[in-house]
Amino acid sequence: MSGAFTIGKLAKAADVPASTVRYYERTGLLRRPPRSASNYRLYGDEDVYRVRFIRAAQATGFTLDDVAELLKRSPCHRVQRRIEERLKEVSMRMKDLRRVQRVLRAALTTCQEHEPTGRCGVIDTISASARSK
Amino acid sequence: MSGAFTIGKLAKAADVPASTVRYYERTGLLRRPPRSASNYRLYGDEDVYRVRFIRAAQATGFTLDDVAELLKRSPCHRVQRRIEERLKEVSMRMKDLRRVQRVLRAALTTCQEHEPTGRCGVIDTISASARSK
DNA sequence: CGGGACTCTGAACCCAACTTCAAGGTCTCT
DNA sequence: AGAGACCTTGAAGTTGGGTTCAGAGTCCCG
Repeated sequence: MSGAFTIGKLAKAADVPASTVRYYERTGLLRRPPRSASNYRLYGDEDVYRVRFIRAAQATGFTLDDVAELLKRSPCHRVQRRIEERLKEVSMRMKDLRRVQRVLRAALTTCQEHEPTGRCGVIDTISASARSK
Repeated sequence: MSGAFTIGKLAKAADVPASTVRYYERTGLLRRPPRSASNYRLYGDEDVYRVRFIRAAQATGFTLDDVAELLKRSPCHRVQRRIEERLKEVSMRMKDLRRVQRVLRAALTTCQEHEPTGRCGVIDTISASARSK
């Protein structure tokens, strides 16, 4: 794809709703594109890449504010710092999730053991996890 | 601790703001406690446990709606199903995070390699991750 | 030339889970 | 008795990342 296309095409190419594209423009994440004679926004390929980058960065856990900073093409060392921060957050979050997994598996076991008694022991298992956080 | 205490004490004991306790009451997660002569809420130990359970379950990724269902002491098999769902979500989320970790590490490497050139290659690395999701 | 699909705008709305506010009443300490 | 910390209420505000709406204009296909 090349040349100029309208918002719907961009939206489809980048796999986001058109409303989101307008939203990105409102918040300064996307440039205000040139307009056709009838005032339709006209985009080019680089806009597709940019929207895709935004989504990819988001999927990597950056907020839109972070993305804005990355897109400013900040000095490499600043970008690097942001990435390192994110890596730290990611490993913290993974640690959390492993803990959660432990708690849930324990709860499931309790649940199965108590099944014959009819009284679910899960609430106690999860409560108990509050302290051993 | 035992006997009746006011909302501030409950809040401190369960380590949440008092406003949150009121909020939980509003949304039916907490019973409406008896009141003192001056219309202060009066709580007991079981309320502390309940609030702690709510927080622990939340920390385990359940929404307040989920918590409400767990607290209804639903039949064990229903609770079990909820837990299994959460476990599935947790492992999906961990998978995501591992992918994110790979992308970020790659980005960091790119960043370091490009450092001498002054031109940050990170944006391309992250963009490239959009397709290999 | 008609009708369905597309686009435009600003403003309002959505979600969860809270927090804050205003304007008052109460309790405790000195 | 006065000050400061606590409690009460309903309503409104917050956050991030959008979506929806109403009313109007435009474009493409047969």
